[in-house]
Amino acid sequence: MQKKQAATVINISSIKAACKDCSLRELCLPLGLSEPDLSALDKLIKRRRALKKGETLYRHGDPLRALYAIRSGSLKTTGLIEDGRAQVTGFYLPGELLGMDAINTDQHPCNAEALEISEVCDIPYAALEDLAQKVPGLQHQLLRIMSREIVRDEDMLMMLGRMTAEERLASCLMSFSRRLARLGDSVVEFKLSMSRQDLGDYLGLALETVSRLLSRFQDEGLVSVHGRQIVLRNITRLRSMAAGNGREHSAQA
Amino acid sequence: MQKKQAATVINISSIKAACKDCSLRELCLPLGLSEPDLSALDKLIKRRRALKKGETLYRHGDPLRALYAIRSGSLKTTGLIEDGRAQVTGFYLPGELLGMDAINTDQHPCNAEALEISEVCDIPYAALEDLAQKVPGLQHQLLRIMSREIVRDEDMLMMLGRMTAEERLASCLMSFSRRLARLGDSVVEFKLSMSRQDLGDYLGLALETVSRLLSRFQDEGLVSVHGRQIVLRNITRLRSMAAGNGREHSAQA
DNA sequence: CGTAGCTTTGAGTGTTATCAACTCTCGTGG
DNA sequence: CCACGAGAGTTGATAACACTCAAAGCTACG
Repeated sequence: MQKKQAATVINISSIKAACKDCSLRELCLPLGLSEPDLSALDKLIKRRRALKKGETLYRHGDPLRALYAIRSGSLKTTGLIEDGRAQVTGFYLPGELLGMDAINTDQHPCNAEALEISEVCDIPYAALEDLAQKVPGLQHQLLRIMSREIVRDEDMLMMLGRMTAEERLASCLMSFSRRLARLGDSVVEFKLSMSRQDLGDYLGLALETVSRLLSRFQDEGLVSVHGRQIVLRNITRLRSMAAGNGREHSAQA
Repeated sequence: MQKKQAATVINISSIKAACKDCSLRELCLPLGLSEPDLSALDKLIKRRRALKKGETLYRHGDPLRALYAIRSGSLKTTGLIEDGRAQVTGFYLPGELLGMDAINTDQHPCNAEALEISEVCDIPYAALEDLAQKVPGLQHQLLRIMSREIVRDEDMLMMLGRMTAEERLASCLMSFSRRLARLGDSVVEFKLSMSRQDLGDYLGLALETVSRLLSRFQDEGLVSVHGRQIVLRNITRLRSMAAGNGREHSAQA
């Protein structure tokens, strides 16, 4: 992408943007930190790591070294059952934090894989905990982010346990819309970075069901679908479905 | 239950057992704390609260005042969808901590209800965060417990998203067995404190399905069921089913 | 000991999975 | 530039697992 000059052959993994200059500052760990605290945090974030599509950030069983803040791109975390069944436990977008489930046992209990070219900031965990001990704002923010992860998982439990397939998909689309909006992107049009298989593994559905539902949503005027490009056409009704009103059958008045 | 004497009319909610005398110390927040840190923690735990069966500890929307450590009994947390569908997001046993999902927004996102007569310790959250700021061991333990909650939710996601009904039930029974074992109770025989409806709402199944599965497990010699009294008869096979080997159909070799 | 709630069991249905074939897209190399 | 191939996505037919509705049996508590 960039013009290459002789002197620019540098290791991309050593590139480092300061948190204070990062556009995601207000979504990420630094939220609420004062200037000096921020640069203390900055000092321990070792590097920015670039990931190719399909590359893994960590695998099940890897020791916890760091938490990861997403700068760009997107990742999925996946849990596996012996016979090959997979459950995607989360999709992660820029500004979101990854790896907190490893704190409990100091081992990652799932795999994390980039869905597209992505960049993550490496936040060494031991150092983070030490700093959080000294900086009240950081401890607070870390606890809040972990709590948010619990809430997100619980929302997902509701989805998987008690929602129909169409409610799940609507819920998922609205979730992307909401989270992209925080990044300043369009709320109504976006490109999915994951396959139908990944969506199915996230929603607890077969990939064919996801595909069929997207087609049906399109027929009903709820969305436009061109491969992974999505346009939300009837957000009101999608929101209603996502809230659990998907059982009154789409009597599109 | 107790003989009542004139002088014993005391407010049960003011009874307070010190953490250091608590049999659950090694399972709970105090794990790893030194003597002085322990008594600091003790000081902020205001009271022990008694709950009757069906009584709620907090409701969706209530402001976060405290986290709750279970001393005895059991509770469930429930999320609701508009039309009455319920998802039980967790069952909580003695030594376990409740309410961490409220830290994110300072409001409880679900209801917590006692499944039987129970006692909980009230841990005021603001004070806990302050103390964790001063006591590294406490911060560490709090982060670990929150991480464990994330892991537990993720395990549940796998269960709801990718396991069959029988795998889910086996998984649930093994989970109770494991957690009761930590309390020193029998690993093989226990009494469920929740109804079939609650189990169904937890497992993402209809209550009739839970009932039928328990009957079938009994027919197959996996368990003995007398109402809510459960005896695990073939833990090996139950464990195997819980791990996801429930699809090779019980060819009881 | 009666009643209300919980549990079991049965019959029939439906949503979603599975299996299968076909199409589309996109990147690669001839 | 176009042909090719592989992976991704769509669509159809069929089947299974779990749900719903229904009724009877059980338990426990007042």
